Amino acid sequence: MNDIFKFSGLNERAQHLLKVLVERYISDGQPVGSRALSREAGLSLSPATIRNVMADLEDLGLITAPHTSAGRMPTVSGYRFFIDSLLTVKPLQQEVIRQFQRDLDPLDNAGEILETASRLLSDMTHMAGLVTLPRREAVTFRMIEFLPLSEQRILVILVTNEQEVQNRIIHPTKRFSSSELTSAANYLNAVYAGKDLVSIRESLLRELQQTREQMNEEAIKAAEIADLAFQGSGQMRKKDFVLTGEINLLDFDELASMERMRTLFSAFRQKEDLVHLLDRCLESSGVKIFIGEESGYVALEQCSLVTSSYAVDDHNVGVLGVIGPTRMKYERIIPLVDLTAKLLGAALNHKSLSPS
Amino acid sequence: MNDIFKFSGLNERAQHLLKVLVERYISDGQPVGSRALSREAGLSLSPATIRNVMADLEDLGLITAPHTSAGRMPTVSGYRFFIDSLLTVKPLQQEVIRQFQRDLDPLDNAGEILETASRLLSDMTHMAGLVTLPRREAVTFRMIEFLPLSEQRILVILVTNEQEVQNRIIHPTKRFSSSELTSAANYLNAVYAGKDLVSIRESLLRELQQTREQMNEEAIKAAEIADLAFQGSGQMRKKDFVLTGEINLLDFDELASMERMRTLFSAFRQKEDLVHLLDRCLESSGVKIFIGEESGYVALEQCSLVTSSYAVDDHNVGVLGVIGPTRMKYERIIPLVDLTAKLLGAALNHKSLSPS
DNA sequence: ATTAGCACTCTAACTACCAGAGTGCCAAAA
DNA sequence: TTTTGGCACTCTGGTAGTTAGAGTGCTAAT
Repeated sequence: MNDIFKFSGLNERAQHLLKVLVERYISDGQPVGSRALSREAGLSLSPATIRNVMADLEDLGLITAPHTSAGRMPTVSGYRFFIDSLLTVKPLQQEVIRQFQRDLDPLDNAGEILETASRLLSDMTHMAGLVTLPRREAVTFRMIEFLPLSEQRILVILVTNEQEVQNRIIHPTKRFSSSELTSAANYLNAVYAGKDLVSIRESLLRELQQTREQMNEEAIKAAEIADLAFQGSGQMRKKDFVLTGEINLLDFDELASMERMRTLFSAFRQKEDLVHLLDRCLESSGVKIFIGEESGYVALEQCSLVTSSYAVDDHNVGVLGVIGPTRMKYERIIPLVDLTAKLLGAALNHKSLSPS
Repeated sequence: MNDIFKFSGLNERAQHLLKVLVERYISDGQPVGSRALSREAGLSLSPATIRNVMADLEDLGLITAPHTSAGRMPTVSGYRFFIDSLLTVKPLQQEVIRQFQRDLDPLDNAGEILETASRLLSDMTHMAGLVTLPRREAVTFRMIEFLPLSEQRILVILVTNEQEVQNRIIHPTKRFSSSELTSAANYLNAVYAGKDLVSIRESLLRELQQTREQMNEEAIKAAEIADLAFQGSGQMRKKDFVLTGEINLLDFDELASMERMRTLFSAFRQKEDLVHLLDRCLESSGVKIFIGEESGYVALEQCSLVTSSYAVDDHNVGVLGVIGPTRMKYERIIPLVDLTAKLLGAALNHKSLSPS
C-alpha cells in the first residue's frame, strides 16, 4: 500500500509501459527490450523514448536488467505494483466454474473434497496446488462408540462435527464389560455432545481428580475410559496440507535447476515454514499473493504463492492456493484460487463426515 | 540363469576383473580404464593384459565403452551377471537391525507401519522407498456396526482382519430404526464373522434375490442394509503403494536431467505400470532385482528396482523395495530390502487394526 | 601368455572471435 | 520541453580452433 502511494507519481504512460512489460515478460520469460516494448505498447513511441521511461522505472526499482545489453524484467516491487494496481483479472469462463462444481459436488467425504480441490488447482494452473486441512480447534464432539475387539483392545470411534470419523485402538489396563462400555458411551454422548474436544479433555481430567465418592460408579468408569479415548485426539493430524502437482514445477525452466528443485522439495517436506506462512493467511479472507522472497523463505525464491482462505460456517478454517514460478499468469490464477476457495468452503459446508 | 550358464565359461580372472570393474564403476560413476583396473585388481597384471581381458568382456556384451578413448562400464548383462554370480552381500550391522525394530515395533496401526517401512527404506538407502499396500483379496470380515447420524445418514464401521477399520456413510432410502440397526449388526456379526468380503457380498446378493418369504423379517432388513454397507468395500483402495523419498533421486546426477525426472515422476503418478511390475514379484519370496530396461518400462531406464515380497501368516500379501540409479550399492541394498520385508511382515503379523 | 611401446581417437576445457541485441547518451528535430 | 535518430559501447551466446589427457588397439619383443 505504501508502495502504491510511492509509485503512483508515475504518469499514465509509465504505468502502461510497465504493465505491458510485465505482461510480456510473464508470457515469454525473456527480458523485454525497448524495441519490443515500443512495438507492443501501441503508443507509437520510438524505442529511444521508451528507453528513457525504462531508465526511470529502473531507478524506481520496478524493473531491472540482468546485464547491460539485455532487456528489462520486473523486480519483486515491479510485480507487486503490477498486481496491486495494474492487473486486470480475467473473469472465469462459466464452463470452468461448472467443471469445478461437477468435480466437487458429488463428493461426500472431507478428505476427498480437499484432495480434489488441490488437484483441481494444480491441474488447472499446471502448477502445484495446496490445501491446508481445516483447522481443528473448532472440532466439536458428536458421538463416541466403543467396540471391544478382544480382551485388552477396544476400538474407539469418535464422530466429530460433520467432518470426520476418527478411529483409535486403546489398550485399557482394567477390564471393561461390554455393557459397561455401552453405558459409558451413552453417558458421554449425553453429557458432552456439541462440546469441543479440548474442553472435554479438560473437564474429564477435572472429574478424574475429584474425590471419587462424589460420583456414581457409572460416571467414574466412563471418565476413565473416555480419558484414554480422547488422548491425543486433539493434535492427531498427521498431515498439515494436501499438496498436489509438485511435478508440474519441473516444467518451468526458471525453476528447473536441480539445486532449486531440491530446496523447494525439501521445503515441501519440512512443512513447518510453509505451514507458518499459510497460517498467516488464515485471519483475513480474500486472495493474498506472495512474490518471491516476500514470503521470507529462501526456498520460495523465484516462486510466487497465491492463496486464499476458505470458510465453513462463515469462519475461516483453512487456506488453499497454488505455488508456481513468479512469472505466472496472475490474471487467470487469482480468480481460479478465489473460486476454488469459495467452492471448497461450500462443499465442506453441506457435506457430511467421512473416513479419513 | 541362462546367462550364468552362458558366461560361466569366463575364467576366474576375467570374472574377478569384471567384479572389480563393476564395483569401481558403482562407487564412482566414471568409466573404468585398464590402468585403474590394473591397480585396483591386486593381480599385478599390466594394463595391456587387462585391456585384452576387457576386450573379451566387451565382446561378450558385459561391458561397454561410451566412446573409443574412455574406460568401460557395465552393460545391463554385466550388472546382471555381477549380481547373480559375483556379488558378495554385506551382512547388516546389528545396530541397523535394532534401529529398524525400534522404529517399527511401537507402531500399532497398519498404515503407519507401512509408511514407516517405506521411510526406513528411503532414508537408509538415500533412494526412493516403496511399499505396496497388503493385498485385499484375503480381507475377512470381523464385525460391523451401524451408527445413525441423522435421518438419512448412517455411519458404517467395518472391522476387518486385524488390519484396519473402514468407515463409510450410507444414505439408505428406507428408514431404519435404531434397534433395527443393532439387530442387523448382531445378525451380520453372528453369521459372517471370519468370511471374506467377496464371498459375503455374493452371498448377500443371493439372499436378496431369493423370494423374501423364506426369510425372517430381521434377516431381510439386515441383508438390505448390509448390501449398502458392503458396496465397494472390496476395491476401496485409494492408494496402491506408499512411496517415499522420491526427492532423493534428484541427488543422483545420472538421473538428474529434468527430462528423466519428469518421466520418472509421472510414472510414479500413473502407477499402473509400476503396480503391474510389482505384482509380478508377489508370487515368489526373496529379493528380486530389475536392472534398467529389464523391467520393460522405459521410465525406469537407468534405474534399478530391488524388491522383495512380504508375508503375513506365511502368505505373501505385498511387495516392497527401493528404486534408485542402476549404479547402486547392491551389496548393501539387498540385505536392507530383505530385512525390511521380514520385519514389516512380522510387524503386521502381531499388530492390530488401525485407523487408516 | 604377458608386456612395453606407439599411433590413434575422443572428450573436455580453454581461447578467440564474431553477430546480435540492447543500452546510454548526445545532438537534432518537433 | 519532449521526442527521436544516430552512434559508440557492452554483454551474451554460439562457433571454430587448439591442446592436454585419458584410454584404446595393435604389434613386436620378452
